Amino acid sequence: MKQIPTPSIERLSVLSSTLSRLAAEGVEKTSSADLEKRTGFSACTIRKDISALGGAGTDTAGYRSKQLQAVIEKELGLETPRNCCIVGLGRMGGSILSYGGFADSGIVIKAGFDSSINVIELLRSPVPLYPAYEITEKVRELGIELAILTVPAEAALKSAQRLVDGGVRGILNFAPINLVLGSDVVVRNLFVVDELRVISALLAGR
Amino acid sequence: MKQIPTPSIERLSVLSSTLSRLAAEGVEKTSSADLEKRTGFSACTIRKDISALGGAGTDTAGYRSKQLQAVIEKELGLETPRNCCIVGLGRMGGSILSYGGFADSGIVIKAGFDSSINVIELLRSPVPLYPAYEITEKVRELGIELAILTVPAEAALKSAQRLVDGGVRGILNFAPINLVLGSDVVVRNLFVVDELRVISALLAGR
DNA sequence: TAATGTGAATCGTTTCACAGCG
DNA sequence: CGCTGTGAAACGATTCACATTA
Repeated sequence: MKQIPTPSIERLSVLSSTLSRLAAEGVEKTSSADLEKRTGFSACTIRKDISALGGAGTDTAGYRSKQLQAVIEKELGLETPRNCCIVGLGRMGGSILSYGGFADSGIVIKAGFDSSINVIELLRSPVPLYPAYEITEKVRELGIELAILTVPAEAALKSAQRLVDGGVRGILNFAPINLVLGSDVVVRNLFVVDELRVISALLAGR
Repeated sequence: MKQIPTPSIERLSVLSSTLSRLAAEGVEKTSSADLEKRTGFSACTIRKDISALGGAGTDTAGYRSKQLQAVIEKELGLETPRNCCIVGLGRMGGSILSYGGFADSGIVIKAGFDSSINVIELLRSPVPLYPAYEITEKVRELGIELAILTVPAEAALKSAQRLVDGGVRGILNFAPINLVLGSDVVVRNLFVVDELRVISALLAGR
């Protein structure tokens, strides 16, 4: 398989979500120009991204939303669902746990973990919850490949290590600390404060 | 002022947070190699970023953490605090509202907004809460420049418009929809599901 | 010696411009 | 004719390699 560059993958992922919404609204056809308006990516870049997937099935009057979405998901390997867990069930973790937006996303939340037995027993959850010391075991048992880390900074590295030991290969990290793990683990950081500071700096630079 | 490229700003923002943590731990000196270990950015890129700030004060035995942090914050315009608000006080918004990590960040949470009067009256909050229809007015009154959007997708565009009308110039958007606003407004999207899908795609491409 | 700072080269992405095709 | 797909050009960022400095 040809390697798709990361920025392209990021855009295609957004495009796929956009197309999914379009399809839900009954919009059957779209074009690179239309998608530019909706996503902010330039039409040119969009065409490049799509064509890089290797002849994305299209006709000459634009793209058919549903079909294009299918092609993107196939090429990005998003067709096969991946199991995911949430580590750290404070307010942030809890809010993601009860979030309804995972339907049809290819991401399946399978379990939650927290170091507090209290939390595990009291929290209402659509999926089973386990104590943190069982992370490695349960992750392996349930075939979980992805994790969302919403623990305090001090606990992040240890939790991450347990996850990786259990076979997790991708982590979405909210804890404000850069996880230094093996290069075979994909980590993406969502630091809310840092993001705000980036916006602030962008504003300062006009 | 020389324009600092966006990727560089993103890294510098992370570096600044890292340095702040180092300073708190009492580590007074560091180096590009040390920062590489801590952040994952290459030492070379780190030096380039720092030197691009225009002769960042250093001596030949590395950087002094505190001083380097000060230089970065100054150059990124992070010294003057910016006022921020949170729109949408569901679980996600609420968790950010009660998050303690904004201290010394240069980001000051000034207000919260929600369309439900119930939420506004019942939620315990360290800052005043207002109904959504007062967004434009209050934002202007309080001199708020930044906003965190944690409303449902349907409400996102309307909320964003109200914010911009009140003078907000930067938005951190959690609602899974691409906000198309004027080009003078900086928008950064944090789509949790999309991020997981990106990780999934990166894993699929080995 | 051990570190930064920086021109030069490399690498990768985005944009341009147009051929091709229904 | 409108829109995609794509080679080529332009741009921007990262890495390299080394001069420099205490």
